[in-house]
Amino acid sequence: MMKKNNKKKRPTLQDVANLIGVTKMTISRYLRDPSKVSADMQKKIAVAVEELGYIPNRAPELLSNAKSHAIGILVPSLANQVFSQVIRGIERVTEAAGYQTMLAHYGYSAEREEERISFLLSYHIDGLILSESQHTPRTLKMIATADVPVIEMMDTVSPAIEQAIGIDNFDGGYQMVSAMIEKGYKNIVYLGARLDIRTQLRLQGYEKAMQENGLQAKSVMTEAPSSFSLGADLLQKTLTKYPQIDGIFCTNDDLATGAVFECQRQGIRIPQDIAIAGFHGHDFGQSMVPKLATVVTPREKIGQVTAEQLIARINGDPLTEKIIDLGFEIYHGESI
Amino acid sequence: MMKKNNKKKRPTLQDVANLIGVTKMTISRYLRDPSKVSADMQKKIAVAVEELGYIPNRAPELLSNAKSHAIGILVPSLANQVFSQVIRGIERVTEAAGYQTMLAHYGYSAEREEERISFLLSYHIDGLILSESQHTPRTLKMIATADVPVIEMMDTVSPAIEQAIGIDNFDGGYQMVSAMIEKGYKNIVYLGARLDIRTQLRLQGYEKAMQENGLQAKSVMTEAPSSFSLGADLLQKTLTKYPQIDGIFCTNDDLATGAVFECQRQGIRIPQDIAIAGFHGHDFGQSMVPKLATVVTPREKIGQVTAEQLIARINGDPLTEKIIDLGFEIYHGESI
DNA sequence: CACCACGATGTTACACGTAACATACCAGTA
DNA sequence: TACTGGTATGTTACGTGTAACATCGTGGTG
Repeated sequence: MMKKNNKKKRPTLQDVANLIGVTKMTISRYLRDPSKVSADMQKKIAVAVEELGYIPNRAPELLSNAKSHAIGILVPSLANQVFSQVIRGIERVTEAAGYQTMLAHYGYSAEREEERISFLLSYHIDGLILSESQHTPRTLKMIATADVPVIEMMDTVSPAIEQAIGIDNFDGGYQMVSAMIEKGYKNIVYLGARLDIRTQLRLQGYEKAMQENGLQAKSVMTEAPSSFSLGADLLQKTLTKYPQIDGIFCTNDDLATGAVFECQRQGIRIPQDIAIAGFHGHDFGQSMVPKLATVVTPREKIGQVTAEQLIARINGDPLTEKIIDLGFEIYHGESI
Repeated sequence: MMKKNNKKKRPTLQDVANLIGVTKMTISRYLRDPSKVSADMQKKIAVAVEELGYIPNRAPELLSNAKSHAIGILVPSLANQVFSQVIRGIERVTEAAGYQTMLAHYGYSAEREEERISFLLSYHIDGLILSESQHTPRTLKMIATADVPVIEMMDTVSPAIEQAIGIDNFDGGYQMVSAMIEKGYKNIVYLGARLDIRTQLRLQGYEKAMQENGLQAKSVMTEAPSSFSLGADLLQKTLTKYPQIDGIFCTNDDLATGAVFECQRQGIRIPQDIAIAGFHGHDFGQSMVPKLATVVTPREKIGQVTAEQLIARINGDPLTEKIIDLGFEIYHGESI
């Protein structure tokens, strides 16, 4: 008989209940809080659950509009170390608070972001953490009707739907380039990739610092995603286009590191011939020789504060701080 | 009246239907395949859906044992580049096939893995991709009762629940160390971190190569998670413990790169004084000076093949190849 | 001994999209 | 005209855990 779809149904609460001779309500109580049933019953149920290999089923409780104790996290890319650190910060908090996380990424595309948000919301998550500040109209509409707290993390400059937590990317670029200029570098080029909003803000900060000092802003940019080898490529391009530069400011540590490697390969001394600075303060930049100058950002802290705020708002606390700026540090290292 | 939980309910299919004056079944049809309703109706529904900001609700279809068109991916760590590349390979396939992915990580802990698997299964995913080969008894029981295809990726050596796709980590270690020995290095030390199963298999491969050549195996290991700075630390420890080494084989590129940096800081020449090799073939190792010798693994391919196999099995295809070995390449670079 | 309080378990109703079947209507054809 | 086939929409029943309320029994107290 049974063709290939002989899917034996999963055991339900009723199956567990039948095995013991009680109602499923008793099993439900046990699973949510074992102390709600008698000691005898606890043992019996534990055995039955184990024996049947009962797997919880979220569907029914999602139907009733109860809280799901799950939150959604949407990051643009998993390949970017920045986000894995932010996620660690988030999960340290959510885990302690008994929340599950549903993680998704969208490759910097607003359309895919929309699709992912729809997917996450369709599971009745209690809150949503985004990392971008540009969304499609439908995304905004869905977020509004979902009536779920939303926080955008990473940047505090661009306008937020409800609440933004992160750093001032514009000022980060400005401060780092100002520090380079103060050290005497004049011919500084900006290297950018993956032209997302944060990259653009850092570029603007760079431009402001150059202008203030009467220096000419120059940039070499691509829409390709960042990588170490891309940093090397971009340095080559830069040297061709602007042979007499004395410094480069990269939108992130990956590009900067790749540029450093390429200098080493070409026998260009850092920082004597060219100064190089990055953004974020990743482990590899600090291990490298020379240590990479960088804008050190509090990635894990951003995640932590974001999760704390989100859970507070899920619990009904009012939204008090629309923007939380967690600051950054300029690290000079050995490369500028 | 309404206290803080004035949650206005989300619009349901019924709400959309009421707005137009049809039954929700018509809306349901439209959402699954617009061509199933008349052209007139399509326009009206599109407007109504947009106006209400309708968000799909997965709960009811999860209740009926229909396929969810979602698969779960469980990786030990997001910080590890390896897995973000594997995930990219998976999603290229799942996206094309119309499957959504639910991503989770568990920090190399079997208990957290169990918890995450329970979470994923509770959403009625159609298939499950794991990356580890050691599981708790309850994990195995749940997988069995869930009756969902499972694939373990990354390693082909350790025993699989149903199907394993990846590379032979033992042989990877063996081949790389053999290559180093062939080049004349004799005093090779193994550097390991995060002692998961793959790290251990590579160690065993290393040991076999050393033994076969009458050389003594030595290792410096820690349970701490891999990082660039840890590579530097371990190199220092190694030099203290074994001053006259002429080569090190690291369990991954991160450690190897950190070790290279530390050598540069100490003025140790690579490979003249010490040869260094890693594992995986990451971008940064290939950009670095010197280019890092490494075991190049087909991460994206592993993800791709895994997803293809999983979807085939979800569609009822029989499991034919219990183990799929996708091979690796020994890359000599400039560091050995 | 009667009654209360409380702990333990049972009963009922509900959430919402979809498969399967039913109906209504229309054009086309013998 | 009667009948066929097909399209568009409606009707019904279903899946499963939980909140809210109901019931039962027991030990303690006046």
